[in-house]
Amino acid sequence: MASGNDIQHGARRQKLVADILLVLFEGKFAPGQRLRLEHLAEQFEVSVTPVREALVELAGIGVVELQPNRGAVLRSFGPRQVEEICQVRRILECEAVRSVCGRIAPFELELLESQFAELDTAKRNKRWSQKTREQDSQLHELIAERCGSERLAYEIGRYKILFRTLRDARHMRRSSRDNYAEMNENAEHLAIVRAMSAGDPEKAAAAMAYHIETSVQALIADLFDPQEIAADRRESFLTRQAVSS
Amino acid sequence: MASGNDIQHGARRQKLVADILLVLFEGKFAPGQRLRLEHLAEQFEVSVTPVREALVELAGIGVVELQPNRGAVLRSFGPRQVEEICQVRRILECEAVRSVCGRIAPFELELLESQFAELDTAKRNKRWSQKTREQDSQLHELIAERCGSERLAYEIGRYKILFRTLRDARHMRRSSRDNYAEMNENAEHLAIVRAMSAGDPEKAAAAMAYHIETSVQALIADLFDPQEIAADRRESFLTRQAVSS
DNA sequence: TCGCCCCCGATTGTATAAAATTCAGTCTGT
DNA sequence: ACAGACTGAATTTTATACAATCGGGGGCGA
Repeated sequence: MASGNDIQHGARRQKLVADILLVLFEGKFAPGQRLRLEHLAEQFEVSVTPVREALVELAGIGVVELQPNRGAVLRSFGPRQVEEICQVRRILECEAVRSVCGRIAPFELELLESQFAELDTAKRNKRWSQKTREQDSQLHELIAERCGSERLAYEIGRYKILFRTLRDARHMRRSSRDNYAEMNENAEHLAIVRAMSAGDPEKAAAAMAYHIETSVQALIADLFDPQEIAADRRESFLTRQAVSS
Repeated sequence: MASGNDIQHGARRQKLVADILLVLFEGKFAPGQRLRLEHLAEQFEVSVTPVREALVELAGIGVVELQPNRGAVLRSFGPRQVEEICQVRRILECEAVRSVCGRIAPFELELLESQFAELDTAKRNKRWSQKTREQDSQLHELIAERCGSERLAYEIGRYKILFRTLRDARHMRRSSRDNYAEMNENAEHLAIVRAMSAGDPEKAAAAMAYHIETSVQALIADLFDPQEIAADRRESFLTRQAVSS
């Protein structure tokens, strides 16, 4: 209680979840490490009750494992896990974009299309980068909201916090040079919107899948060291390999 | 504290989640109703601490909504919601069965195939029904475990509790006649296994999709009254309809 | 009738204690 | 020396009491 609590009453748990998640994704804890309640409570200057609830929520999104009477242990986190997160996101959003075809008014689609087309040919600077990110969020949220399935939208939203935090952790890492050559995201968005306009669910899903898969590798490359990635890939080769070679 | 606590220390929250979920799925609470902490604590004979955590977990699986400073309110639950749950399950498990092709040893597949084939032509009685359910669980779990993605397996497992509880609620409703003519589940299982044997991911996914979609309608028919279903369908027509008719 | 304010109930967070469980180290009997 | 039981500290889990805060509803006045 030293400094004034700047956060709202009733939002402690959510803030804790975000804070702990960021710390975890920055790699400050080792996989398999136990997260002690009082330790976390002290570190984030709250009592243990909201910490426990935050851990329950973190266990719900599969970041920690809650072992009965033994507390929370951190699940492993590496390139492989980021890939898996993106895999689930791809599955969910592809289905959403399939469902959303025919559910968005043509004039909205035209508006989106012109926005993305304009941004695709605009000059690439910091402002462009920010604008691109904003429109990316808007497109994904629109698709989730209008897909017709409340639960599917919920599940997509559940992954948003994972994604946001990954993006934040990424920015911490590569605060250095912003090479806007990163990718032509807007062209990918455009492909999605045009497929929706054409009312072609499979084409839209394919465009969405491509869009998400493309971003994964860049994300991993920024988040981890090359040696980490190589080590992970070796491990993947051993554990993920098919039995019938 | 009247009777001795028969449940283990450290498993209160999980039991609470299951218990509350069952009560909710039995329709004993109205959608939008607030779930008061002390009320639940008294009803299930525990203190409020584990109840709070259970509500966080229930919010994590999208059954209740946690409104800041206002507590938990029950989300709506009807045929539509059951369909959406099954939709997500289908998405997840179809992807899993796609990935699992080529990851299961041929001898295991042969064993499964013979088991399902045998069960498909066996006499249908109570024993048959139980055996069929067991093998259903085994098949789905095998696919989730071996799909190569720890997170995908986790998400599938997360939906298992929803499914189990739905099945339990179903049994409460139609404790009357067991008409084993319900369906030829084993034939559907057989189709999945054979597609895996053939190493055809898309065929396997299609078989899985068919298997899950088939079970949905029977589940809904048993869980709700015809008038409820009709009312829900009317509502769906209004809210889910595409904009471009 | 409409808007404002205050009060009440409920949730949220804090603090503390007791009970249960894990785990590591020690002790004992053979 | 070693296997197995025992002990005790550390930690989680549950219970309980209490302060702080938020939201809604009722009363009050214009």
